[in-house]
Amino acid sequence: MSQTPKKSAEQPVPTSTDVARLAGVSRATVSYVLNNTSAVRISEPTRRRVREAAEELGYVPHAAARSLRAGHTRIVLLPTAHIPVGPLYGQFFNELHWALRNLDYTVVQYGSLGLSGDEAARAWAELRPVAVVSLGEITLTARGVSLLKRSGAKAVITMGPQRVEGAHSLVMDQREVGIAAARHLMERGRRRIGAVLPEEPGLELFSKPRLAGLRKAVSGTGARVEPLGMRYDEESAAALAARWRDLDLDAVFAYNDEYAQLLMRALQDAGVDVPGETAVMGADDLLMGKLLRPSLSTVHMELPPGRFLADLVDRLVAHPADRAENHDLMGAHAVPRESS
Amino acid sequence: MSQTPKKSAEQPVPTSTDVARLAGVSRATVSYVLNNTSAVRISEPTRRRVREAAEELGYVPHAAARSLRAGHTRIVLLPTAHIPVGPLYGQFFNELHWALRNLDYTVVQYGSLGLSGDEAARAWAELRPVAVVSLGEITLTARGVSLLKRSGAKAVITMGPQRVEGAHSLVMDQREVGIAAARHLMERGRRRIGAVLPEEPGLELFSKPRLAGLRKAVSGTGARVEPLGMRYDEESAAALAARWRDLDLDAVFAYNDEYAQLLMRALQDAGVDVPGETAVMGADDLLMGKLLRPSLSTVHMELPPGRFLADLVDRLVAHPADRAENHDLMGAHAVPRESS
DNA sequence: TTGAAAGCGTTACCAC
DNA sequence: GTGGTAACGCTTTCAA
Repeated sequence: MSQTPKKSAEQPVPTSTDVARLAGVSRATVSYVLNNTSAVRISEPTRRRVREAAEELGYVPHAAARSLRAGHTRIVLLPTAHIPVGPLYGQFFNELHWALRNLDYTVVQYGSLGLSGDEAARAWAELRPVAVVSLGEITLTARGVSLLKRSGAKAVITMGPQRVEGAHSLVMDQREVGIAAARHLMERGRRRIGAVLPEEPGLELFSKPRLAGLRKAVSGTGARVEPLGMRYDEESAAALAARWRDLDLDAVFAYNDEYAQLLMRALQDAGVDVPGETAVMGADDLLMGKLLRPSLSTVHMELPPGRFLADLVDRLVAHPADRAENHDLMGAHAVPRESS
Repeated sequence: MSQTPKKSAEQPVPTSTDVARLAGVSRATVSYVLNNTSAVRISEPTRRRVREAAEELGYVPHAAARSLRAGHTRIVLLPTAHIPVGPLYGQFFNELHWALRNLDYTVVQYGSLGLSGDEAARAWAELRPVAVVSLGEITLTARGVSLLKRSGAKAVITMGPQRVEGAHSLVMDQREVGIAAARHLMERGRRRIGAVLPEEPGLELFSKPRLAGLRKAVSGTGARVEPLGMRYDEESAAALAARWRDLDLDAVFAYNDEYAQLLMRALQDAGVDVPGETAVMGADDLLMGKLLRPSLSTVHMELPPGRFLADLVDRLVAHPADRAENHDLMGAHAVPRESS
């Protein structure tokens, strides 16, 4: 067997030097032309030669080299342990992504699996992002924020259940969801409230505060809250429904509308009357909930428009705040429908 | 008013030079210690001094500088006009993201709004990704692929309705979905099939081939297909349902399960019997569909596990293929339930 | 109008 | 064992 000859000769990536050589000018001139530097006048014939050479070679500037020289990037880092699957967050993410792109930022979604807190912050800092928008799946500490800022981040924004020192925190307390749900159910006279906790990993950051909210709202009222594990599949829902009567509950808050729909169906199939025997309540106010019979009571939660967040990033990048501000931005309110 | 004094003195980001100075060693030594370079023996006291200095300064290596020096990145670029909102793709994205992270790649989601084809490819190439996985929202051309490869991409993978020359194409022909739906409906004796087309922008890449599949399957059978615009909201669905009898249809393929659910409810509310008068069929096989009454017939579509795609990327990066392979990887089959 | 050269932060080769 | 030095690709100041 003959050796395979080096196929594509591992052709090197064309650089501005190559363009300069082909166009018969210096690298500086190439840079001027390609960046339309206004401070310098270059003759039209030269411009054309440079552009043609770049085109011919398929030259594309090297972002890393550029930002190394510039001393800063336009990277906005969005850490995501996982993209929350719900349509609510999906939409929010899309909006934010789009809005940042429109402001000419490069959005980097950095999956930080397994990394916790400060480790993650270190990993992010390597990219020298000009801003970090953490959606609360990773718990950022004051140390982490400080590390990021020292490595050049002008804006560190957190959206999560608690403020983080040094960061611009948008406090979105998921407990409010639980509180709104519990209040609504109690107003309807329910006193024995089940709380569905998803058994899928990664949802605790939402489910636990929601449970805490329930507990807080019922404390001292004599009502009680009963945590109930459930997976998002029919078997798990059916198993829970099968032992429903033993649980002796007259209401259930099902974490979100999707779990609520699943459980409500399982309850109905098991002969439990909704809402007569048990009230069911979801959260997130998905369109779906209106379509069910009985229609699903839920908790509506206002997320800021992605556009708002993108503008905030842009403002902070332009004028890094002396002191981080904090906003509480979650209004959660019950949306009563037929299931409760 | 007095001028605000320079607050934080714009403290510069610490570099390996700073670490070296503080530890009293050379930059080379710092690099050796921090990267655990095995080819070189460094005394334990020196190592400790270096590490402590790095810790104290909050030093974090600069990824851009590193990759500039290394001549390559570990960036896998995922172009996304928008993240498709459906849970199907959401899950796929998450899996892929996670799997790539596990293989030590940096995942960059690059939103390419407005940019079309080659422009987008150019923008992506600036980041010098080692691989690009395009999910078919942006139409990549042979030129674009070539540009990416010339700028160092070892793997260019497309998942979409058609092969792309030079790229490793996973052909996922959405027409199969329409074909499976039409066949199923015709087997059930339906001949006058409505086809819901979402009016939301950005879904054409899926909806049009699905429609084309319907048309292909009915051609020559005497059955007919009627395109119907609809938005994903109750008003739009109600409006469509209100003129349903005028349309004289005995079946409808509703683009996906979410639109199907919405339309089915509207039809029921308008007094149209499902499936007696009109059969309803969705696509994507969401859990939701099983919970509805009548349960929703759908088209199940196999997406490759994110893990599979990540491994493919890794393999191609290690051994760039001489010739791009193409796979057809979509099996779509009808899942009959009560609504048809 | 164009070119030479310095410097961004890193790593790897080669002396000491 | 450790340290100097060159090089990665780019922009920009300064000089011609």
